Amino acid sequence: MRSDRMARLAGVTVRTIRHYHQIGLLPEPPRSANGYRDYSAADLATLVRIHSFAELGIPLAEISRVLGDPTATDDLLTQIDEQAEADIARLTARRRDIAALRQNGAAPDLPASLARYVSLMTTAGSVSAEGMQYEREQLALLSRFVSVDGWESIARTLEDLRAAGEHLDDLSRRFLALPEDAPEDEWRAIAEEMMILIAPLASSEGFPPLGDEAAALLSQHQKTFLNSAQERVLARITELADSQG
Amino acid sequence: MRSDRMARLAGVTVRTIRHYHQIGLLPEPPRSANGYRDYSAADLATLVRIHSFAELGIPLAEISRVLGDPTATDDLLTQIDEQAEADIARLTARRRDIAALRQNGAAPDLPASLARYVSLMTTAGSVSAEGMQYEREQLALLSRFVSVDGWESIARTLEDLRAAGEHLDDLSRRFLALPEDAPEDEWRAIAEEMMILIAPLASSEGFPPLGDEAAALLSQHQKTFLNSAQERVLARITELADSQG
DNA sequence: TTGCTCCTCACGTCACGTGAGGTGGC
DNA sequence: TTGCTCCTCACGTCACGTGAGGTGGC
Repeated sequence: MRSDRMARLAGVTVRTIRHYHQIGLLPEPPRSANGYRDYSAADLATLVRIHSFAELGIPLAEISRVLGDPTATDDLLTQIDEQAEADIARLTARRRDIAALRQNGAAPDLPASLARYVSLMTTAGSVSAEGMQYEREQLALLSRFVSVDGWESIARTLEDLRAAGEHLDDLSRRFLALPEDAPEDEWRAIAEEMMILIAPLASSEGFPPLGDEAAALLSQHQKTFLNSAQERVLARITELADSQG
Repeated sequence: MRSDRMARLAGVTVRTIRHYHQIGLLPEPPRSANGYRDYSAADLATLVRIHSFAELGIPLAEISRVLGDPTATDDLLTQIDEQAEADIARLTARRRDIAALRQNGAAPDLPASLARYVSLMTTAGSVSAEGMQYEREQLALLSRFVSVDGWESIARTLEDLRAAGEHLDDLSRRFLALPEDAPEDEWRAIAEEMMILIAPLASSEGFPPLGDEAAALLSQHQKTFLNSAQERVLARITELADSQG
């Protein structure tokens, strides 16, 4: 019989058959006068057996070996089963992550395990594109430096502050929108209002301390995004914190 | 910072970073005097975000687009979720098949859905290597031509015959071991004993009829494996069946 | 003469892993 | 001088899919 009938009967494509010829898995059959391959029923049987092995996930490179002794597949099957188990676990976690991201309306550029906290830590309302980019990158860095427990305690504190009527988002927006040439009394006011919010955070037991490496990187990152007025705000906060410390 | 620190902080390999450079996903950072790449904290943040996207299964080719707008991933996530669901189903079926094969001690060159029947349809006891190969290939062909229901009814009939004390395996072994030059009374005897077993099978309602194509292929396959004495047995059975039909 | 089927290269897939071979800093 | 770290090619992975370009049978 010719290629396409053989392929149809075995449930594979013609290209698959030729691939098996190329790698020496299925022997080349004789050719008829016009050069077409002429397969026998035994060839079909071999192809069907190869296909069964392949469907189970046995690598083609192993199949030539086990065609002769199909019972010698125990180790292979164990390995494939373990791999399948691991893949299923990974894919299941992925589906869980996607569901968590959707439920929290979070974007997938942060680990889904933190999806619950992202909206709490993002400034609500109109923020410039650069401001949003800045917050995203800060959160991305924090996601590598702060444990899930740490996020939990930060989020709790922020929720408490919001419940206490603090105007967090308003303050953030004012900070992010602070122009380079803002007058001194404007940026000073922002620094002091921020300090009032940060003080209880910094003294809280649950607040996660950052390692030196993380702190340095976050600070370096801030400097690339913030203008001189915003940097002065942060410097002023450090000053105030040191004098209170 | 240099490549390996960046890789460590982001949880990827150095090669991964360079791959992202190659495909233009992560911009090349400036080089320090010795030619080493010198990354900023912003680069790290971008890499972390890329890694989060990639972990979710978003193709690298799409990530450059969604880095700017991470919320525009809904269609992608839907697609990935569906793919994950399908993959999980496939892998789960694979694990089920492996378990079924093991429980029935069946070899994986036949579909696992038929694992229960294979031992019933294989000749027990000592059979030559060629005989076993022949049976394997016949079963492989049958697996494509007979539905699961068909296998079920064949298996039931064979079980009934065995329960009735028929010496199926003994007869099969004698047939498979029949030498080319077997005397007439020997192969005639085998043909008649087989006919006694086949008669009720052929008349049974549940016995699956093979299409012309399937029957022709199975018969062609038999001829490539059987010697002249064995072929005479089959021819004699056809004769007897026709005269009874 | 026109489709249709078969054929043989040979590149593309996807996200990197893995050497090969070379160079700068302690 | 000897490791160690960084660098740039460039091939390999896995099982085919997908054209490109050509030929024989109705």
